[in-house]
Amino acid sequence: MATALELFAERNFASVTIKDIANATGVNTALIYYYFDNKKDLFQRTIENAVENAFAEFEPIEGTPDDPAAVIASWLDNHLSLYDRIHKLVKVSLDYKGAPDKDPAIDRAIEQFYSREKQLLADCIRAGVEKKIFKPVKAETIAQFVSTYLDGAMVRAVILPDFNLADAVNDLRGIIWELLDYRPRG
Amino acid sequence: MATALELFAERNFASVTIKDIANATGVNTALIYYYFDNKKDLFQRTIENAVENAFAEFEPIEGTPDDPAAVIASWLDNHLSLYDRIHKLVKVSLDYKGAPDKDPAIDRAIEQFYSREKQLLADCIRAGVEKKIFKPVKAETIAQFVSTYLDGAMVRAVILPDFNLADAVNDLRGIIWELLDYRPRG
Amino acid sequence: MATALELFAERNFASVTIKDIANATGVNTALIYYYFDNKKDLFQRTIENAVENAFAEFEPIEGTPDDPAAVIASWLDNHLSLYDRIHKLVKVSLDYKGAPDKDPAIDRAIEQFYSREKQLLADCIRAGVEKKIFKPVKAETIAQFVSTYLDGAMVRAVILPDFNLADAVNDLRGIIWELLDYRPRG
Amino acid sequence: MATALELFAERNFASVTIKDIANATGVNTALIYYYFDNKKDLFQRTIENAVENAFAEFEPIEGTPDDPAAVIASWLDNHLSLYDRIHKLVKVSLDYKGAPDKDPAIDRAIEQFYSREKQLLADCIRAGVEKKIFKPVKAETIAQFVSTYLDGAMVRAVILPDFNLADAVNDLRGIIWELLDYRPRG
DNA sequence: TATGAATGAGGGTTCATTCAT
DNA sequence: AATGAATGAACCCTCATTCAT
Repeated sequence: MATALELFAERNFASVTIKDIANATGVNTALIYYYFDNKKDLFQRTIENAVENAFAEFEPIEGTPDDPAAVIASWLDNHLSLYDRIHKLVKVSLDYKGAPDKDPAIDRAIEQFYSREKQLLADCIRAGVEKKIFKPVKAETIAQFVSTYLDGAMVRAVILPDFNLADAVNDLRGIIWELLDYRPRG
Repeated sequence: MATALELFAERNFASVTIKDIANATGVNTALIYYYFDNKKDLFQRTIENAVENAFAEFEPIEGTPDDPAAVIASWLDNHLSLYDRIHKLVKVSLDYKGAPDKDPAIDRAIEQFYSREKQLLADCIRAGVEKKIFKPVKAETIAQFVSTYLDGAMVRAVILPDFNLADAVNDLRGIIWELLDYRPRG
Repeated sequence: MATALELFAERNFASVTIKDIANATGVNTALIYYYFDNKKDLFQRTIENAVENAFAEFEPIEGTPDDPAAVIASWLDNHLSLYDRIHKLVKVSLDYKGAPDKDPAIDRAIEQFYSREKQLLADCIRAGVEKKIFKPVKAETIAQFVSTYLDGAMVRAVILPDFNLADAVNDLRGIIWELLDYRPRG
Repeated sequence: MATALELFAERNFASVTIKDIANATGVNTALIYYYFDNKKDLFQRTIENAVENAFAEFEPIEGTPDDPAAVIASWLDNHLSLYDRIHKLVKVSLDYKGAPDKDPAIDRAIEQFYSREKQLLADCIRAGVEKKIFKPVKAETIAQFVSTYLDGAMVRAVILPDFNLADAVNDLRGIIWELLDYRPRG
């Protein structure tokens, strides 16, 4: 499924053949049908698996934090390294949404991923506001805003060869601090 | 090409068949090959065409504006209506970038589209800063930020059924004004 | 039809498209259907035309000749120059014979071409025998033999790049004289 | 490949469809692509295979013979039975030479077939000359002549329905003996 | 007489999927 | 659990042919 995710994200459901996946994993084409019902089953289970894995990445930084600014900062830093994983999920989700027939379970998984990402941020912001580290803001709105921007950055990183993801995240950091009226380190 | 853009954006290059396009246009499959060399030619010319059309949308608001805040506001308002057109371009570009062999002309067209969009915003911001309507900021950075966010919003609108584009743009507007220290209408 | 013969001989009926012929003649595809019923009609009329033209080539040397050896010699010499024309006829005939449905008129034309070619040679040989220039031989057999060999030479010229048609015809000349016990020039 | 050779020789590369071959072999169309890259690959490998098979036919009579006249005689007799095999090779080669893009390996195979056929005959003739069975002649020239004539006979057998291959070979035999000044049996 | 546009049928090829082993 | 071989459906594309002008 890791190989499948790789390929489905790089190209898309229709362009990736079962043979591609079989070759990339070094097994026989028919064997894939031993483990998966059909191509769509493989695709859907691959998405579900990717969502689960992404969740695992969230866990360590979830919950109400002691130092919200630090959590947000590290979350952004992480984003650079998580980029690869999440970006694939975004691309595959986008592809999935274009498919004719969908599976409610998958829809739910994707939505949960996004809502959990937002929650994580919102919790941080709320905590910071309560601790008076940040100025009072609508936590949900900013969380949603940040999360949406990051999706945009992922898209750009694919579309524009010159796009610098690190810069994009740095810009975001600065803007977040400004919106929260937070002055890091001093 | 309009129909093709529609379909290519909704699904993707590999999933859309020439027959789909022919049926949607009400013409014979073979006729498409009378006007286009092959499927990829149709795809590429469709992208180029979409970029051109998007450019046409930019023209009326280009140049140094008298009332930069108004131009930005209307640009954002327009984005809701332009959404359909631009969103398709983004999706198709994303798909195109996954294809194995690319055409430099297309690459250039896409990049130009993005750089022109950014220029438009940057010019407005700079003008506002000069007129002391906005506080002094790095125009390029904010322009890039806004433009990236809008791509994220487009992706979300596709992936998340509950995503409200109008809200997302409104949030953006508020944040832009805050970043520029601009208080609309009084 | 000249262009068509050219193309049909070089490639074959199935490989040559109406468009190829139209392009080569500089006219519109549809116009060909103004003059010919369909592709096969064009093909068949092209063969008939080629046979007629080949006949025209025969006429000047037909009839009982005064100097049979000279006629044979010049006929062989001519063959080098006639080669192009006749070779095309042979190739097209070969192709025609592989086609599923044939036209008796064409079959007759091709057979007549071959029988007339043979007749021409046989007449010469017979005349030479009567004039005691050649030793008594079965004229028909040798004529047929020569004519068959020339077809072989044509095939070879196509198949083997090193094949030298002039040499092949020279060899033939020598062998004919030997078979007829004729010693040219002295 | 045997079936393919059959069909390609009867009609030609362009006229024979993969479906024709699949039907004639009783297998599914797609299966052919399991064993061959594409139609041209099948065609080329069919030619190579035919050349190899033809070579196998040569072997038993190759080398310097004890009774050259007998070998030539049996070679000619064989030609009647070999006709089918070799005639197909000739027809397919002719077709191949009209194709736009060729494979050097195939070109070589065809040339080798012809040169080996000629060598076989030349060796026989040379041996006969040395043994004083034949009168001194240019072995190469006569070998080439005979081989070329046989190609002509094959073409005729296709083009002219009345053409009698056995007669053509008999005529050839007589002429060879005459050229070699050899009087068989007594 | 001449053309651009349009169509239906068919051919090469790919691919998800299955079967036998 | 694993594989090679086999298949049907579908897709891209070409081409002979026709239609409107």
